[in-house]
Amino acid sequence: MEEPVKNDVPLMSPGLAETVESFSLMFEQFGFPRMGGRIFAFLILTERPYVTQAELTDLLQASTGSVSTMIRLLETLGFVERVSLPGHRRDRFRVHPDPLVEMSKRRVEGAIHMIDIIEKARHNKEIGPLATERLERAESYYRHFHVEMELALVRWLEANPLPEHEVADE
Amino acid sequence: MEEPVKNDVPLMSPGLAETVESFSLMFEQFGFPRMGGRIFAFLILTERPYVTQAELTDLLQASTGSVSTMIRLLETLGFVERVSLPGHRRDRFRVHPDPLVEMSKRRVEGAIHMIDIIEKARHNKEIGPLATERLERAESYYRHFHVEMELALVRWLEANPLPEHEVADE
DNA sequence: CAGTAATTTCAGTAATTACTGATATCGTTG
DNA sequence: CAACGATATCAGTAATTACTGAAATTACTG
Repeated sequence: MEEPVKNDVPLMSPGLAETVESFSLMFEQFGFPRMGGRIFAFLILTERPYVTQAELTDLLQASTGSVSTMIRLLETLGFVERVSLPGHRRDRFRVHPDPLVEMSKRRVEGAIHMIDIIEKARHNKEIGPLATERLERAESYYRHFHVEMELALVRWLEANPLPEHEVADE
Repeated sequence: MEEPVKNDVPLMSPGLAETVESFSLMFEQFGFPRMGGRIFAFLILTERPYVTQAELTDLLQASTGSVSTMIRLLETLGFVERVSLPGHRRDRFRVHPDPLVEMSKRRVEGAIHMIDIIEKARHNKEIGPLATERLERAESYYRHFHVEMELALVRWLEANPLPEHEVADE
C-alpha cells in the first residue's frame, strides 16, 4: 500500500546488502544521508576496483539524482575518489585508499570549531564567573583532545602504513 | 505571515541569547534537537544555581512539552541534573558538574559500537580480501583511538580535577 | 484527602530534509 | 561538429523530526 511497484530488480547479494545497510545507519549517526552512507559502505565492501554511477543506481535502487549528489558529497569530503580516465565516458569511483585519515581530519576540525565557539562565548560581557569557569574547563578539555587526537593519529599511521596495491584497471 | 503573534515577551539578555544560539547550533551537529541544545547551553552559561522548567519555557520561548522532554533527554544523557528538593513543588535543574566527562564516555561508547559493526561485517561470508583488509585497518584504527581517548581523558582529569564548590540553595 | 501547581504524555502541525525523475549540461566519439 | 551517453541540476514529493498546546498524571500543600 506504500510501494508503487518495481520489485523486479537485480540486487546485490542479500548478505552484503545487510552489511551495507548497517554501515549506512552508522554513518547516518555522523550526520550524513542514508543514501550517501550506502554508497560509501558499498565502495568499502566491494572487491571491484571501480564502480560507475549507473551500477550504483542499479545495485542500491537509487535515482540517478541522488547517486550523483551523494557521490559528489563523498568526493568533497575525501571519502571517495573519482577516476575519470580519458577515453572512457563514464567516470569510475572507488573508496579513498585511507578514508579513516580523512575522517580523523574532519574530527579535528570539529574540535577547532568547538574551541572557536567557546572562545567567543568567553569574550561575551554577559557571562559571569561560574560560566567562565565552565567554559575555561571546556576549552582546556578540547585543546587537550585536539593535540592528543592528532598525536594518536600520527602514531597509528606510523604503526600502520598504508599497504599499497594500487590496482590495475578493470 | 508565518509567526502568529506573541512577540510581547520577557527575554534573556540579547548578548547571552546569541551565545546560547551558537552553542545550540553546535550541539545540533552532534545530533540533538536545537531546543535541547538551547537548554543545555543556557544552563552552562547562567550564573543561577538552579533553574525551573517554567523559567526555561519563559526564557527560551519554548512550550512546556518540549522543555519537559528535552530536560529529560539531557538528564538521561548525564548532561543535566534534576534536583527535586522536598518541600518544593518545582524541580530545579542545573548543568552536570562535569558534562565533558559524560560526553567523552558517550564518544567512547560510539567507538565501541563502530567496532562491533566492523566485526560483524568481517564475519560476513560475502566479503572478499580487499574489503577484509579495509575492515581490518578500520578496526585497528578504532581500537587504537578507543584506548587513546580513554587514556587522554584520564590524563586530563588528573591534570584538571573538578574544582568543587557545590553551591548553596536559592 | 481535596485542591492545586508542576510535569509528563500525546496527538496534531509545521518545518526540514532526503529522494525521485525529468530536463539541462557536459564531454567523448565517430 | 553532430550525435549520443553520462553526469549534474532542479523542482516537486514523500517522509521524517522537532515542536506546540491541551489533556492526563503526579506530587506537594493546607
